[in-house]
Amino acid sequence: MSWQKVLSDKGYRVSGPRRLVMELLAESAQPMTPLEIYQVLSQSGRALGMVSVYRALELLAELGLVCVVYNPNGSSGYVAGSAGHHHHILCKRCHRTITFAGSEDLSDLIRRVEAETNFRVSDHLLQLYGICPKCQKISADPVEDN
Amino acid sequence: MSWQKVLSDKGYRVSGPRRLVMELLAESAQPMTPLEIYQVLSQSGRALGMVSVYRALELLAELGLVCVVYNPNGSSGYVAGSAGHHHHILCKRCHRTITFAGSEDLSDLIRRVEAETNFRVSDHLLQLYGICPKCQKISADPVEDN
DNA sequence: ACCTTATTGATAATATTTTTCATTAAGCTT
DNA sequence: AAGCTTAATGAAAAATATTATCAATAAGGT
Repeated sequence: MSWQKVLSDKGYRVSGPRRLVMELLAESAQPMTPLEIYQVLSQSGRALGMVSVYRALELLAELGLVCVVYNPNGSSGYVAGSAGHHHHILCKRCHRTITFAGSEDLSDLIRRVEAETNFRVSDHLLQLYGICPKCQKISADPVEDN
Repeated sequence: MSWQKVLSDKGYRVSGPRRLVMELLAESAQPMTPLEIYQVLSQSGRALGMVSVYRALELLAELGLVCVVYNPNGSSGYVAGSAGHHHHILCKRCHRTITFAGSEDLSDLIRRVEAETNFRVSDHLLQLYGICPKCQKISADPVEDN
């Protein structure tokens, strides 16, 4: 289902700022912060308010159309979200982020932890960090911003 | 190894603010934000500057003595960190957070994702969310702040 | 008890996020 | 296609959060 349809089915309008933010994130290989999104869009002529970026992200995240991802250093950013249960893997060097399908791989772990802790687990956050194929080729530049 | 020893072995001093922050987090069942830490400590007479809280957290996190955990809603906080590879499980109702040992449970998943994506995975972020034993008993209060 | 210097804390400077509210435009209804 | 209704925007201000500066303090060695 298209993101436009998700919005309108929920009674939200497909407005200019929402479209700009959504399309920019869909094109971007890297997670972006609200400020980065604002700057890129502003500079490319598409004027919109910083506030709208925040509001668009908030709504799109709530609807699952974008996701927050966390960098190992603690900073975070937004990426366009695909449907269904999935997780993200981030390149520590270039920050390229892609999605991988969630699976049952965690169920053993979750069962174990439930038994150990008596928590009842309903949800989880999983992200992998590593080096993407492109950066593996570009041998060893010391880009220390992981 | 005690956190005091970790600090001094690295050439850092075991100062008042660092002790206060570390001990508070060690006692707390819930993750705390810098502001919360500052407020609790200030109100209990132990005066220290907000700035020192930030600096202490930054250093303690760098040394692995405290960890950042993420709430499902996007907010984050600090918890005292145990040694070794571990993850956290958070109660969505009361925010109680405990640690569970990391294991090899993810290795199959990681291998699969490496094969699928050609990333080389070196690290990961994993947190579980659920309901803690205490909150399971307190049947169903609708505390909608997950 | 003294010295050296890492660390603190008050203040100021930045940066980030949220609120407010008059104006604009999305999308339904003719 | 023009008009209407109201969700959504954007500019500005307010509120929060974080970082930088630097003189004063205190941790830990001698």
